[in-house]
Amino acid sequence: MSKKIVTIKDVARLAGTSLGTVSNVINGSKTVKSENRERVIKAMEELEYIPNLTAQSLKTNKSKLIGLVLPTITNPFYPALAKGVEDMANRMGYTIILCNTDLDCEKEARYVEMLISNRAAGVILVKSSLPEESIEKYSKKIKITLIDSKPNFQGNIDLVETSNYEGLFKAVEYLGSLGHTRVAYITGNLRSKSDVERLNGYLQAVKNGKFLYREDYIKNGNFTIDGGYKLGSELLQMPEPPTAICCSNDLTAIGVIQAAKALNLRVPQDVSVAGFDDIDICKLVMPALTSIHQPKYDQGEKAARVLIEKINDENASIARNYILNTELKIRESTGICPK
Amino acid sequence: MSKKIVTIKDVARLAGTSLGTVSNVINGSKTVKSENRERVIKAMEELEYIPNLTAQSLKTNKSKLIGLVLPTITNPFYPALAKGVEDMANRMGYTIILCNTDLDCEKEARYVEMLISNRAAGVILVKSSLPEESIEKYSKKIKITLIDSKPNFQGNIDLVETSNYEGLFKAVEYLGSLGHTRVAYITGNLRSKSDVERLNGYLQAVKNGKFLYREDYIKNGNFTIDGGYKLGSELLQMPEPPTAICCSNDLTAIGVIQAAKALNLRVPQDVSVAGFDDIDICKLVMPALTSIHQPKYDQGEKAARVLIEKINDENASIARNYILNTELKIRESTGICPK
DNA sequence: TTGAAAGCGCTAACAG
DNA sequence: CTGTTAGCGCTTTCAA
Repeated sequence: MSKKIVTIKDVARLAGTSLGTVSNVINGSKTVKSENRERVIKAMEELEYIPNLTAQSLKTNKSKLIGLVLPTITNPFYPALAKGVEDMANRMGYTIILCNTDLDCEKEARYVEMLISNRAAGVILVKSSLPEESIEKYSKKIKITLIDSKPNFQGNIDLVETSNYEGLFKAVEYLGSLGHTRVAYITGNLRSKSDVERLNGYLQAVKNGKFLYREDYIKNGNFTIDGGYKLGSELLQMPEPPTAICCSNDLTAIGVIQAAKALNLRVPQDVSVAGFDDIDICKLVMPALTSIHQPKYDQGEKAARVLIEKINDENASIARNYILNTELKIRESTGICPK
Repeated sequence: MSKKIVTIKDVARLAGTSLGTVSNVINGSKTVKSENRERVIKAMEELEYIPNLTAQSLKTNKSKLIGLVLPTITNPFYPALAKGVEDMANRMGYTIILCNTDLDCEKEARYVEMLISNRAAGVILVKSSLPEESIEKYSKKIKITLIDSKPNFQGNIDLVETSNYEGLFKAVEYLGSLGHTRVAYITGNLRSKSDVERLNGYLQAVKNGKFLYREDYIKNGNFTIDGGYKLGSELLQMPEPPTAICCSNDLTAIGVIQAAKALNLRVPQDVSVAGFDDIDICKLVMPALTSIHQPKYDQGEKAARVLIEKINDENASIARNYILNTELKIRESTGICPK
């Protein structure tokens, strides 16, 4: 199959120089006499030389690979994030290894170890389900940046997140401004920091304002359409149903809208529904979904930049938190409170 | 930062054996006395040894990395495909490097060279925009599997595709069975084989059956919602507009539906619309979109399996074509021909 | 069954 | 400014 592999040695021979000189040309390091540089470059082209990063990496113990570990790329939230990571990494000379954990903790651990094995320079963990100790442990072997961590995560690790609390707070306030007082909330996965903060944003807004606070207006969902459908049905069939339902993500909200339709309720005339994330689908469903926009692409870009800067800066040690802003996108699924 | 790196040497020292023995334990090769095996394993655990695949790869000139090169992961068609690739690769012991080309031919070339540089074992090119010669050239250095190639691609390279021709043929026939005779078609990108075949399927069906064939019922789109909106508007405002519009993908179809709405036409009462791909969004838009289902996940799985089998089988040389079936999913956007 | 040793392709001293 | 050389961590002969 693959024919003779061209190495730096072949290039040196053809160019009539030593290995060292070729290496220097490749790395741009040292000053090489321009005449020699030319000849080396010519030789490389002639031989179609492709450097062996594997050898380079073995020697330098560095690489230009970074891992991106996320729950599953088929969740419509992640492609934009992944693209942000990839674009920034690419711009900074890095390539990404994509790993779907399916929220399986052991699979995630295996992936991180594989990344260490491959001497990846760093890894971005999105909604990691690894125990805190594991993350600490791995961080000794590979640079880590987290996107959305666990509630109360204390590790000394860079973290990129969004203003989840404010996002939900603003959404509830907006519903209040439309006259709603009975606003329900469906959570997603309270083992993630972002979801806890969304819930806190809801609670704070409801308790602060002139809303009716009822425990049974809060349901525990699972970030899926089916979950939204089921819990939406329950909420809407209560004796005193809410007039507005906030959801922890857009898929849940879509499920709620479907439930409302199934119950012959109109959105937003009979009930208002709001989502979170602002995935592309929001604009395409009917009615178009009011949602709290998360800068998914930006998050990916930011995480990649933070990680690579850490990789390049040997003596950076203190970890930082970066919080990106959310923004309420008002569309057709929310309206004036009925009656 | 990263503390002392544990190598096979450290393990050997602790276990009181030689390097070779440790290596043999790791690879499961040779027969190692079980007593020594135990001690090596114990030492590896104690030291938290993580193998250096970089060194392994340098030595063996093999790796467990495969590249996945696709237009852009943010196109809703690709995440499912990528997941299929990843799952199968993972099952077979491989990891994937994700590369978005943004349909930029040079970027694609750079990525493929990077993959060769990293000694990836193989690469899956999805809708490659590389010239045929380049693909041939690269295939000397790295195993390649194509998903959806160029029209008339002749290279001796494994190819995974779907029955695009039959897909569109069946869709048009179905519209015929609903009484439609004026069926339009909007293409996507005729530089890809799949798109050409879809068009051919349309042409054949129209010319075969009792349809009205008109050149101006065929528009050249670009696989986007905006493109669909624009061309849909044009078609629907013709003096003799079509009563049904087939689209080369779902996004285009969604654009057409939006155009119909903007013109106060009802779908499907006034005009039927069908898409291609059957992305998740189809079920969520209103009306739910009739579409030709492509087995995206299966395509990814298949391509990964074919590639890895080629990697493992040294003397496999003849290339094969694998064609996966499409299936018409009838939903709400198509109906009886008006009047 | 094991140990010793060569070397994969490259970088980074170091001496010239 | 250039050539020589010693490894990076691992696999894989080859002897023992």
